[in-house]
Amino acid sequence: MDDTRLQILSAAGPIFAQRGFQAATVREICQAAAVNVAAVNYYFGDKKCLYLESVRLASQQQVERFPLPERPPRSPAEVRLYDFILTLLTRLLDNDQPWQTRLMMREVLQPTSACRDLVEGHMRPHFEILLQVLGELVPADTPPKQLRQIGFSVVGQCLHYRVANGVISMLTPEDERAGCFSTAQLAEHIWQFTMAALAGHGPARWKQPLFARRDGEVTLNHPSATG
Amino acid sequence: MDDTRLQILSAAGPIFAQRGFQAATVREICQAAAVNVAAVNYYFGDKKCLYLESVRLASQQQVERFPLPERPPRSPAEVRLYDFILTLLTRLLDNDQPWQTRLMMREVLQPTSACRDLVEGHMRPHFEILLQVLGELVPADTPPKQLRQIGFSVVGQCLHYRVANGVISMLTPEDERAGCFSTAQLAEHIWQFTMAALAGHGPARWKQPLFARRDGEVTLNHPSATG
DNA sequence: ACTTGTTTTAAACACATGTTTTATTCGCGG
DNA sequence: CCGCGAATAAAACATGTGTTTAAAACAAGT
Repeated sequence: MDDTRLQILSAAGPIFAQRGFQAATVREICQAAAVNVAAVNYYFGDKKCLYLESVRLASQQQVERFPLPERPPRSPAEVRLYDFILTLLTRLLDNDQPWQTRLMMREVLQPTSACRDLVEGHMRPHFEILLQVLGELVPADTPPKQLRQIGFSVVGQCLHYRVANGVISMLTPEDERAGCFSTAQLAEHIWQFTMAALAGHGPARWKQPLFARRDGEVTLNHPSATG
Repeated sequence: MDDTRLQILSAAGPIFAQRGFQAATVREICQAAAVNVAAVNYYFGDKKCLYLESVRLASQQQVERFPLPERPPRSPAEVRLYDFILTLLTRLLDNDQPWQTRLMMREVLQPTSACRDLVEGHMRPHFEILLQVLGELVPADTPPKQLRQIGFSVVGQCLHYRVANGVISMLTPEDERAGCFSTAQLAEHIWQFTMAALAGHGPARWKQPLFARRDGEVTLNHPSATG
């Protein structure tokens, strides 16, 4: 049957996500899938091939389940930025389907052969959308390199709540983390932080470095420090 | 001798950092340290104990090697924020001693029993310093919860360049990444981005949410969107 | 009912792992 | 030089791993 193939694939995802490729054992996967140990090699040929399929499936399922909301054309960039942040955070932090993101995060932190496809098919398209939105929120002459760094600042803020989830929990007093922050509230904060960074000082103001290094010592070079 | 003990410890760090606890093998460590396989159990009792020692050493060596620079008291918070960002980025990205950070990052992403000590002895003290600096850069009535989130935004931006190092490289055109960004330039960007976020709009302005959710649809609630 | 090709099963295989055991070597005070 | 305890070495051990094999069960066409 083709049924067992899907059963293996469904069981493999969460286990690979939690334990990692090395630590996850074929026997454990097969036991969770209630199939024989040899089924993995029969249907996928290899443990590695099963892993590649799992990563592919994770990326696919995640986008299906939490698509970027459709907006009427010419809707304000602010709104689209909020959409992006909220969607990314939802994908990262939704507790129902955590394994897809976990698996992808593993590839981010320690890329394997599955990473190239993941970047080209998933990360890059999404990042391009973000850059396009950000491009409408900064002066037209902002160099692409700086725009990309702003994009990394946005993504970095979002990913942190998944990457450092455990540490963040330990650093936050128990009474202040209801369910380890709510996704909407986090999106609100990151959106406001980013909008303020873009609007308060425009990147046009950022051109000359604010610090100068002399004799190994850093000296301040900024108007607000001279007052 | 006590020499072989140090030899094992020196060899174990990089291997644990690169391969992870599970995938790293005692035999590989001993081969790198040029000692017998039994030496690990003789000196450390256990593979796990050796791992705990390695994490401890990583945290210690990292702080020793890249200490937060001393500043005269009452030096401006802007400067101390820059110090913090640059020091953190240097620790994260310095190519000479990458394994200490790598090992600690593993504990962040997937905490083991070593994580609790790491947070209390390393992350929390550093985070408190950051919060104190940020506290001087925001209105006095900023709630601690929001201050913490700003802190996470700063740390998140920095960590991203280590966590997503591989993906960032793939997303950056080859001619624009000289050595995958320079640490000083990254610090400059993150500092400016953060300062702009804090100064442009003050967090005082952030109090009421800018989006309202009605019928599952998100509507904009922000002055700049009504124009 | 028989055959044929596919799927499933249990057992076995070959190898790598952490750990333990046992023997050997080394340093050194007597 | 001897003898003793610590340090090292080599081998063995028990277990767990991915994979293969060979037999059994199954489904379907004739």
